[in-house]
Amino acid sequence: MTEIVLPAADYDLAATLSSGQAFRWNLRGDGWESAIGNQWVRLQPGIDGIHATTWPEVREWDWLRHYLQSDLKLETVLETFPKDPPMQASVQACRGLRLLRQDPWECLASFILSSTKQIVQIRQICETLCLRFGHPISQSDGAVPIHTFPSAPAIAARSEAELRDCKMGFRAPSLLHAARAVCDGSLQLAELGGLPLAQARSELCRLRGVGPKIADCVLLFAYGFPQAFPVDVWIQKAIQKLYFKGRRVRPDRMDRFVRSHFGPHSGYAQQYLFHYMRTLHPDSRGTKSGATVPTSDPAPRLSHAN
DNA sequence: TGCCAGGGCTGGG
DNA sequence: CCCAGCCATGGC
Repeated sequence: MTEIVLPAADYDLAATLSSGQAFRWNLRGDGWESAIGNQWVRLQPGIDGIHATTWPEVREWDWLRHYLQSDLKLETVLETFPKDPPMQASVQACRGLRLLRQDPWECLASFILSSTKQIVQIRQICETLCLRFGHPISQSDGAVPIHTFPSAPAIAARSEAELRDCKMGFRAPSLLHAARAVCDGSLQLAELGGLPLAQARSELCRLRGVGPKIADCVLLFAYGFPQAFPVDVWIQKAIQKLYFKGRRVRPDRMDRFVRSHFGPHSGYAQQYLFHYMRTLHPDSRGTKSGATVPTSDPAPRLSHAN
């Protein structure tokens, strides 16, 4: 076991680890536990920063700083957000929410499994997958065994039936296909980060079961493309409600709007909106009423093209 | 119970 | 371009 304190101001660990970008963090007592790569990790919020414990022992901590992005000055991101009522309310409610920098394969696999699933269910599927096809990490005195996330080769070696048996349903062939693509080199995850956003996106979209939404989740949560902007049903409804007076917005126009409105860190803004709406209205999906959410009143004018 | 979930694909206007 | 139907599964 090794322990360290990572200096981190403006870091809301609970919001970050439970905001639907990673699915394997569990709250135990006053700390969060999971596996990062082959390391068992426990994180606790503290006055002086994030208290981290890992097993087995490690000598350096760059991998964890990178995962948590704890050196990022949050203010430099927040100050680029549009100064409209919805974003101000989101920042006021969620300040300290961060974007992680996850392993690309785990992130890709997890979000392939995410389609039309609730977050609790995605967590369940991932847990089963890790339990069956990952390998256990035995923290020295731990009561609860944590398993690594199965590698692409480990998944590729399984049958579709074995994957379906993890309750992932029609997503099983997509996961298998992605694992094979990574193994045979037809998808080079290590190269995506060096590509322009649009090109990286189209690389991911070549996979079956991966469209623009899932691709952007991976590009944002694993590669840190600042303008990857996943539009799921929550964001769709939130933006319609907050910026378009509740009127339907078609995909094409939605795309133009988010690209032009949210600035150079639109992906971060997206996560703030997502978490704000989801924590504020945990069960009022799509209902038109209630909602004391500040809106940006005049529907945004997009007079000039592009 | 029926509706819906951090979607995407296919086949039809 | 748009839309409806479909794909499994389980929470609420």
